[in-house]
Amino acid sequence: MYFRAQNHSSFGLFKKATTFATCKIYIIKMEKLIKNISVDCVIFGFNSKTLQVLLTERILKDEKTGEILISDYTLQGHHVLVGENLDDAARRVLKEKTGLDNIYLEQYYTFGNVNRISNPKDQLWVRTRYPEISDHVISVGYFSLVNSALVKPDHGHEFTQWFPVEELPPLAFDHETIIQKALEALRFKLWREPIGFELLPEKFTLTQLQSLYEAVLGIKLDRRNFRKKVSQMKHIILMDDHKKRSSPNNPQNYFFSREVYEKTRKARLDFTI
Amino acid sequence: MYFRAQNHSSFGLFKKATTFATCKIYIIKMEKLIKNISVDCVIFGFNSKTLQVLLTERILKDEKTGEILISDYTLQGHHVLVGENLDDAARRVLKEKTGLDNIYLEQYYTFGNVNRISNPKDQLWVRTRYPEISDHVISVGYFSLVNSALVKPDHGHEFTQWFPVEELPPLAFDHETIIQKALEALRFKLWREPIGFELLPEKFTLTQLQSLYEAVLGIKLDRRNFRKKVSQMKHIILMDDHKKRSSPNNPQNYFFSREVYEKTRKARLDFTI
DNA sequence: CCAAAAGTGTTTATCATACACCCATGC
DNA sequence: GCATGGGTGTATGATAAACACTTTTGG
Repeated sequence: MYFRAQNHSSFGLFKKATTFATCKIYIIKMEKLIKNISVDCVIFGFNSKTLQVLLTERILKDEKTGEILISDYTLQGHHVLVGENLDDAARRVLKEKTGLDNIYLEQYYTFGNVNRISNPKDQLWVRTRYPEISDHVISVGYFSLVNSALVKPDHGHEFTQWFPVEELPPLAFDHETIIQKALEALRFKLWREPIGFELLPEKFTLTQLQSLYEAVLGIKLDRRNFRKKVSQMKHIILMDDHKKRSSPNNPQNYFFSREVYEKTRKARLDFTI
Repeated sequence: MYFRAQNHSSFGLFKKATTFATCKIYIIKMEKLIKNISVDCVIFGFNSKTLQVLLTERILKDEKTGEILISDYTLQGHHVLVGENLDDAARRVLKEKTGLDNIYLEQYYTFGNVNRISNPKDQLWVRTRYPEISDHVISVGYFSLVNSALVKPDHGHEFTQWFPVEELPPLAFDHETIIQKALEALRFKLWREPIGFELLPEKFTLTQLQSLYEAVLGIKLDRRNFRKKVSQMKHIILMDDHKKRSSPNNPQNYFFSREVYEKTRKARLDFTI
């Protein structure tokens, strides 16, 4: 159902190209991209309080007057390259925008309405920056979960930052829809599968874990019940940190074992008819 | 999360075209299709015993010798038309292949590997029948659930029939993968949401309903426990058929009310950490 | 008369839910 | 010394799981 975003791309040309100067990369991309298919990555992070999304500023000024024509934000996305697998395109975007390999990445929906880039601002942007792009672009949505401490928001040339999912700035194209749908997909999955760990450091405390579930699922949980539940899950394992005793500044650390999870998961037949 | 496949397409040109002669439709399609984007519909049906998929035969003979070069099956699919929304393309395919409007349809995954049509047989087929098609076709997968009694398998010109999902014939392209993934998506969803009714007639018996869950989810259920569970679900409603008494040949009919479901669904916080 | 399907209740075990107090630390 | 966050147990109610016999009908 999901895969790790490792950069073992089958697209040799691009890999080689990255060893050249930056302008060279740019030219290669422009020549080789598929005009009507793109990927958009909704990159989720968690700052111990709220769920966040990584967004990049989009600014367009009038060349003569300097008037600001567009000022909003976009997701991390790019057109698929000729000869590139869809998943590799998503991995490539992630690697470029966050510098990270091997992070949780999952395709969740494809956006293919005819009018998704027909807004006047978006038309202006596309015609100015990407004149060779098709009018009808299909975009394949991926969401990825990262430990946001690992992402330096200023990685690229563009101005990129985290926004709480509850307080999104104005967004380009249909990116608001894309984010909402990603959020639904993330929530739906988090109810059934242990993917929350992807948003946390390897070592985490139960308080962190509980906050994560509360923030992402939008629910309130009782601390004792949560901890009781965790203690039954064999795949959430107490680290032996050789600490004497837990205290507010010295809480106990846990880690998640997917191997144990796969082996011990129960099949309780609790379904909705 | 899903939508009904009604044919309120925003693609005026095609709608008008269907009123012309068949050859005309063909020409319009060939001229106006997007060469690298298609939709594939995995149409599931249920015959009171097994879950089935609707497949169409693909045959290619050598023009001179008559030798059979290809003989296998494909899903119902087609390229997206210029100016057509993705969802409308899926609805169009469904309408063409089953004659049905207003059936359950859900997009579940997009298949974009470079090599998905690179098998020699598939290359031969594509070059013979659709020479103008791109080498790298992205296909958006939809699954739909129909009451299979409503589908006359010979609807189109092609030879189309139902196959049990456990006994699939040889399949074209990556259609086996596409079906497996559709099955996963269907199962995953059936655990959490009441979509099984879409595979049954409006009136159904509890035995039919239970068989459906057993067949699709691949589990065995206790009849008494199942019926107890159903009796707690207010959205599964006994029909007042004015029958005296239920018996083996005269079982009681039920129907499903989505309205009641939406109003009475419980939010039990039962999640996996 | 018998095979095949419809219908029905009780007990047990598991799990979600609700709820309150003590402790260690940094400020 | 106090505010903050970490840690802990018990009682109740809901529901999943296990389990067997009777009835009706068509062949």
